[in-house]
Amino acid sequence: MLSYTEENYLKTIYHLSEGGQKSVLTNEIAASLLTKAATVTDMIKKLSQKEFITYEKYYGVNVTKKGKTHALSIVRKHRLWETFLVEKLNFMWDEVHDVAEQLEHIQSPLLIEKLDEFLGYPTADPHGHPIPDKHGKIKQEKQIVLKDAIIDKALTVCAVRNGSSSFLQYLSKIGVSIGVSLIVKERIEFDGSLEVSIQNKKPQLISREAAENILVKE
Amino acid sequence: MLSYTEENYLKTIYHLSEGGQKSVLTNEIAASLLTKAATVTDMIKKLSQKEFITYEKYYGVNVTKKGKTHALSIVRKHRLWETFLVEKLNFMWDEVHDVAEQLEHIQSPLLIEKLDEFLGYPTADPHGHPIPDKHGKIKQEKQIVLKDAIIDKALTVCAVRNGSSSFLQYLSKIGVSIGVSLIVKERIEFDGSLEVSIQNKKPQLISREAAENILVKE
DNA sequence: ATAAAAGTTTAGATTAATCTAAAAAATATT
DNA sequence: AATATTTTTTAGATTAATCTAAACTTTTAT
Repeated sequence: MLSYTEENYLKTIYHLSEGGQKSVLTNEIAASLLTKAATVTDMIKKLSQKEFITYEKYYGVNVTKKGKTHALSIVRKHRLWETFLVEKLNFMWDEVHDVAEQLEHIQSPLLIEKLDEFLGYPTADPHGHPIPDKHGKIKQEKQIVLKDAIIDKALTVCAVRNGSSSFLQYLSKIGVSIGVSLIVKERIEFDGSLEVSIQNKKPQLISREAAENILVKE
Repeated sequence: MLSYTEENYLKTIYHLSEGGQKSVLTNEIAASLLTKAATVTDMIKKLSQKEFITYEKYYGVNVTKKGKTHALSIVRKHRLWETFLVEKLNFMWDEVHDVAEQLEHIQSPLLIEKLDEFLGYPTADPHGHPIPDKHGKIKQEKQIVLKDAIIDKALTVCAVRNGSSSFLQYLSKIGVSIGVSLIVKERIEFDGSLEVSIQNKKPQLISREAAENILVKE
């Protein structure tokens, strides 16, 4: 059984290790959790002692099979709760993160089973992130970063990379949400911004920064 | 802001102080929380320092106005979550307590507002206990302990005093749940057990012990 | 009314999570 | 390659929550 704090460390390490296969460094974890490197060193000793991660002094951390399983169950809970908050309680998609951070630590397998059923076994949360099933399996569809999308091709928004309120509110303002159709009309060489038609309306400019945080499928 | 642990102490002290107007004693709190008197002493010093309770050495504890307000908000959360679990997620009424003990500590006034709305502003939880409104107001109907009920009078079950699984499962078995109609047909002097007709069916015996834990209204 | 019993508090430790400052190791620079 | 810089770890403290054992109050019983 992991404490609330240990779960937060494990989840953070798991997210930092996603994608890349390099070890996760002490300072990256400290930065993510807004804590100090010394604290992180203590915690990773504890987590490696419990075999959720492996740890080589000065070289960083890797998540074990056991650790990944546990991390995925936390991610599953987080995303199911976010879905509940938006679909059932009418939260805005930028209001759910902090509450889900708390709810993800509730210990009750039965609760999660029943919540999943109540929500109709969703496969993605309100930000388009995949929800692992109860065995930890993720149904991942091929996603393209909007920045790299081909010109004049019909696209559908399937996820956002950044869950910050300011970004999500900006997206809402320009009419971008999960499932919306986009067509990139032009790429501005100078600053990497894009002219994009949203739901077939007249094209508008989206900055490179924003386009790096929007994921689409064909 | 109270910690998870402080909230549990405050809630327990509040419940122990309900009904009686006597001070709550250290050992009662320790027994309720399955902890030691020395630990309780430390904690009540902290809570009285924060003015949620008043405390006179060796004579026990009383909940302040501020403490009552906070305790009621925890009780409100607990009972709203229990209602959610039973009404929306199809939990059995004997399965909800432990999960609600965790959920009651989630910090988000918006969440509770929205949950309350989603549930249709319920005034009682699945065990018949009143749910304080957002101002801490409790809609209390006059309740009678079944043991003391008048013979041959039509009654409706409105609450149970004891939330243990074993008791709730027993009640389910004999067909007693909130809202069910009862008529006490006879009181056995010897052991205080009652002959009760449940939903107008043929009377059956209910022990004094059980009858002390069932609340009814006329 | 005094002694015994029961209940409560204090003192001193322990564990988890955190911090700062100093030491050690790895990486980058000249 | 030697030195400087950055990163990480270790050492030593601190706070919250808990415990046991000893000391102190209050209550009960003789």
